[in-house]
Amino acid sequence: MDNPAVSDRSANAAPAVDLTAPDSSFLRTLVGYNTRRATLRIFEVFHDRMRDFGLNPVEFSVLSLIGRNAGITARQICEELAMPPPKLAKLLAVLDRRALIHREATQADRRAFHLSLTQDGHRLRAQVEPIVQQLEVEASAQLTDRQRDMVNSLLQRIYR
Amino acid sequence: MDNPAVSDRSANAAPAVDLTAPDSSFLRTLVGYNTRRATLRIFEVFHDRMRDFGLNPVEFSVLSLIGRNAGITARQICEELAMPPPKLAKLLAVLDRRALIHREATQADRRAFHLSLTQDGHRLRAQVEPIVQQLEVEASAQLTDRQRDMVNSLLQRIYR
DNA sequence: TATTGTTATACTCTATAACTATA
DNA sequence: TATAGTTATAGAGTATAACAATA
Repeated sequence: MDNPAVSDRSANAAPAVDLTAPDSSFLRTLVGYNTRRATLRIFEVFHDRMRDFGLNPVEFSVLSLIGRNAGITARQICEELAMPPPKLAKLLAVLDRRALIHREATQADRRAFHLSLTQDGHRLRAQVEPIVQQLEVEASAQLTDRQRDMVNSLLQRIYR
Repeated sequence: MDNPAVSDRSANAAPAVDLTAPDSSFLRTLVGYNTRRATLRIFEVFHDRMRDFGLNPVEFSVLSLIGRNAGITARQICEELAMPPPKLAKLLAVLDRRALIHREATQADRRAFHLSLTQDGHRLRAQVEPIVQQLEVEASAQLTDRQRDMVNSLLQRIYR
């Protein structure tokens, strides 16, 4: 009751136009609501900074994952990123058309292939990873490094 | 080097098929990656439990927000939920067609209208809010209540 | 001239099923 | 019979611009 906004509100019971912000406190108790809102905000910055590189968040993830796991297979990527195979197939086709990845037949299983980055792929990855790290820190500037670590490890408990 | 998995790996330098999980440690340092993965997981459960009620997460948010803020206008919802007006217009049309919301002309501004829930709307909201709360807790069962609160307040610093 | 809300349109993203080729 | 990967298709979600009505 000490909140001046609340006092003003009750002193002026029926304003013609409600200028007070609506109460979203219930929604804010929901983890899914907060993760969604935070994702939207971060991806907004991501799209802005990545425009020149033509990578969306998922493409970036796959590029980075292949770069750090040379020889990985499509199936491994799908499992690690919880991505349906058809979605990855299209995405790999895009990266392939841009000559960022290379597919090498496996001797053990002729259905599968090992994925790695081309020189262009490595160059692009080396260029964008620091930018993404930077943009992430900026987008979550209200968090200390420790708090960011905390959020990350807590969220990981939800999806695995 | 004490990790047995790592030792096995280096003792067997070129396995025909790589059974070890790929290294996604870099991606996991990115807040956007973790919020996205957590959202996907929670929404998966959401869709499953809400199937019978025919509400997606955004529709649920709007239903709940109107229910707790009778008389709210479309513009207020868009601002509070960072939602573009055309998206809300379509969504309100859906809720209207299901007779869950009611629009009342405002005397102050004949362009705008006050939104509230119908009896059916209130009934549905009373029914689904506890289910969503429950499903949220289940989906984040690896978190204590304090940790869930912590995640929520930390994430809110990102999007506002 | 700016604002509230709607309509129209196109585009991206995603999920599903059906397919091939191998195992 | 099951698995790796692809293709095809449709559906959901989202962004943009243009619009009408009112301020």
